[in-house]
Amino acid sequence: MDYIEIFKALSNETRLNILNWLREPEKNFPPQGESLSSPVDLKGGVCVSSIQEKAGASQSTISNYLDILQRCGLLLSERHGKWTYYRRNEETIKNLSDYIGAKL
Amino acid sequence: MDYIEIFKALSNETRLNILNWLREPEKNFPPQGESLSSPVDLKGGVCVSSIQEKAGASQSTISNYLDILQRCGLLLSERHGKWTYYRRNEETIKNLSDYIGAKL
DNA sequence: TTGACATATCGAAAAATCGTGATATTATAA
DNA sequence: TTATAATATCACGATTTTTCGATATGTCAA
Repeated sequence: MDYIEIFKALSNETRLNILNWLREPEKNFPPQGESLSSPVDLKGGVCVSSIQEKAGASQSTISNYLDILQRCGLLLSERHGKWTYYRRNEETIKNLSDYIGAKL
Repeated sequence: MDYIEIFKALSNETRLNILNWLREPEKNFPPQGESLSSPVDLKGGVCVSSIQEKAGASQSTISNYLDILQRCGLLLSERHGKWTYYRRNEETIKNLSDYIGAKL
């Protein structure tokens, strides 16, 4: 658990937003377009393009952000077909909360 | 409460160490030199030079670090004579802990 | 197999951060 | 008032981060 890397990952407004949005995926990523099927799937995971659209940054930037959040353990990712679904890693977040409450 | 600035401040090992050391000032900054008087004073505040010596970075670096930690609210400072005493701002730290536990 | 789509990676320019030594400021003591 | 000590600020080069467009990779459907 590399807290420095975690704090670096949290030092960016868009990345903080992504973490917050993923607390309630169905609310923050509602169905869109013709099909009206929800982009939320696989234990609350959301695909990159949905997050990109909401965040309003470029595709490569968001892909990079999600990678940063995943490498430090704040997000989990799972690829299914063309899509990579990202969701929160509550275990790390709980651990971080405990660290700040007790040891920071 | 600017969480981005707080996380930036926490994204550095030495600054994290300083925050940790200041949890127990008497333990981490014991009396030294001839006089054997404690450098800890004023509600657990510790002066810059004591922190600098323990951290092992340059004076300007540590002064800058303490300023960063103070500007985002993690530390409080009080000048008395030649010395500036820094101590933890438990209010901000508690607030941060609550934020991470409930809203992150 | 080819075309189209979703995502990842690459390369680069701009901006921010890091850490330092030099210098300025402030306060005390002689 | 002057020397000295503690701290703050400045200027700088080095490194890292940011963000992007371009391109590569992987996957499915026709």
